[in-house]
Amino acid sequence: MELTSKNLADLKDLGFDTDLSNSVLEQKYYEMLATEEEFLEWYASKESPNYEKPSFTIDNVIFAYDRDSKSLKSLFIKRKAHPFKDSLALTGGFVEPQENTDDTCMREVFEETGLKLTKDDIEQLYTHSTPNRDPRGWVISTSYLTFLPDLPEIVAGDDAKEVFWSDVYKDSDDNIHIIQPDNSETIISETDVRGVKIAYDHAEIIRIAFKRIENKLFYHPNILKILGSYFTMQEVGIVHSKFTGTSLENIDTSNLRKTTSHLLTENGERSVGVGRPSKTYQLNKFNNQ
Amino acid sequence: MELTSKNLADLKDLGFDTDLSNSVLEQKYYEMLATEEEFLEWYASKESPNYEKPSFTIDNVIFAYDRDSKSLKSLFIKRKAHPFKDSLALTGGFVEPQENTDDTCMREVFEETGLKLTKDDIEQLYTHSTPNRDPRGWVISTSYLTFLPDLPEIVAGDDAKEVFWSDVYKDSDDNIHIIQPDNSETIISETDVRGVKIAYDHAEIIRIAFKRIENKLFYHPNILKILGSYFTMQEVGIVHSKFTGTSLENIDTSNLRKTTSHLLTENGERSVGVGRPSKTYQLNKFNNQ
DNA sequence: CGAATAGTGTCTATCAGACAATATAAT
DNA sequence: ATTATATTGTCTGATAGACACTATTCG
Repeated sequence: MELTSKNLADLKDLGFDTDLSNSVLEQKYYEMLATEEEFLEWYASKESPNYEKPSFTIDNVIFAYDRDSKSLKSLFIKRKAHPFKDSLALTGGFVEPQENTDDTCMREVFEETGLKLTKDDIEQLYTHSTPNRDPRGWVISTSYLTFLPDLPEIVAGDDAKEVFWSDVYKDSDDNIHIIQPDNSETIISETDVRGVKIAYDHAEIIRIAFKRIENKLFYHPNILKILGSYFTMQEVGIVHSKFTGTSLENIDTSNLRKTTSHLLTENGERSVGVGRPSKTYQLNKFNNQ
Repeated sequence: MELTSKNLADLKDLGFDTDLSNSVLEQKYYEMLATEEEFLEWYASKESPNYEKPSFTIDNVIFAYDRDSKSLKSLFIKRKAHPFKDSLALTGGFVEPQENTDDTCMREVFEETGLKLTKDDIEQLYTHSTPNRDPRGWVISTSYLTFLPDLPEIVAGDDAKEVFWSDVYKDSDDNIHIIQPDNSETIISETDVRGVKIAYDHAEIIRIAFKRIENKLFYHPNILKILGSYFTMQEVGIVHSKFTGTSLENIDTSNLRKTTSHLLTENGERSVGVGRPSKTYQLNKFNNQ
């Protein structure tokens, strides 16, 4: 657009030398004298300089509980294509325009498992931006924790990946174990990763996930969502043991009841087999974050 | 490249119909039969499809402590250009390629204040990706908490913004107050923002920042870094009062000493004026995150 | 010495952890 | 009845919070 002499005078009042190039003066006019609507219209119309931008993805640490085997499960893929061919990886995907990362997380879970989640079932974990974390280029990723209230069957994905539930737990030496359906194992320690390789920085993400969940066990134990709407105190203990590395025998259910009672509400009982039936509980609502 | 007949046979073994287009077969060859090095070389050579990508920035909630006025300070800019002309905003900037967000955060602090920080002085807060959080387009931002051990003078920035320290605190009704040097005020409550307008979603970021710091006061009180290497128990109390909304008179220094002693180490004493001199403390090292 | 400020000590109610006792159900 | 499992109760040591007391410095 052509600046009027009044525009130029106004710009001079603001301290801009009218010797400046036309494009600079035009920018200043729209930034500082025009209305916000006019500015945005002008901004959209000009071709924007092409700064390099990152690809943006989410990585999802999905937890579920298998009542039959009393085990904690996490969803993994085995990569069948480069990069990181034959490595274990977390599920995830690209964030699309007009979508926030929460939406991306829930969409990806739906695509893998067919489950429609709410924001209460997911939790942002961390944003990973180490250069070269993806050998293909600049990719920044926000990781998520997802708590599924069941152990769903997985909807078959495309042929470049194989999706499956793996057993996961922390042992008493703070090593995180991941055991795939074929019994091959990965062990993540403080310093290294042994066994089946893990793609990208996903071992680090898993480590952060375990730490975060452990920190929130007595505070905002969203992890208990994996136990569904009716769970027993024993099951709470099992989940605790998976994240603290304490063996189940060393967890005193009597004390656990005292320390978690303010987070739970009794809602029935369930006969577990031999012995006195368990009371069941549900997780209280609390403000997330 | 031209696939050899051996390549085609190998692809057929993997279950790919050799009727597929040449480009698909080439991709499958590099993804699944070539080495990872060959794959990456091929990947870099082909022109990548131009998915839309977001701009990626960091927003920085910078805290400092002013010993003279015993007040908590936070760094703000007043925007002099659209969008959000005349609104208050957090400092921040674009993440550059070959830089992780921690580096961006520290670089931006250096540019504003001349201070070179370490990773111990900063903490990732949250990643904000609501569509249209920036009216100019798709911008995702990771927010940071930064704890400055002094109240530095601000290095003059460019003319589109004015940078200054503002008083900040939470009151007993959980409203966050931001008081600019000209005494104009912004009040962020659970439900709305009153007073001087705040740009983008920065009010939300500030709210999350206060909540996070309050949650970590008795656990990982990185916020105490703003008190430097020698601080008194009174000063710990002042910082607590700013984030909990408890008035200073209602904080029992005797009890505060008990509840924070495991986080601090005594390192000297300081005469504060009339009265018995204060012991001074420093913050213990602990594993971040 | 008195006022101001800061540190130390004491009492109590609460609670986490260890462990013992009781309740319920299957065989 | 015996065994397995779960819940309830008791004892104790630790500690957060309320409050009183002692210590140090200034004028």
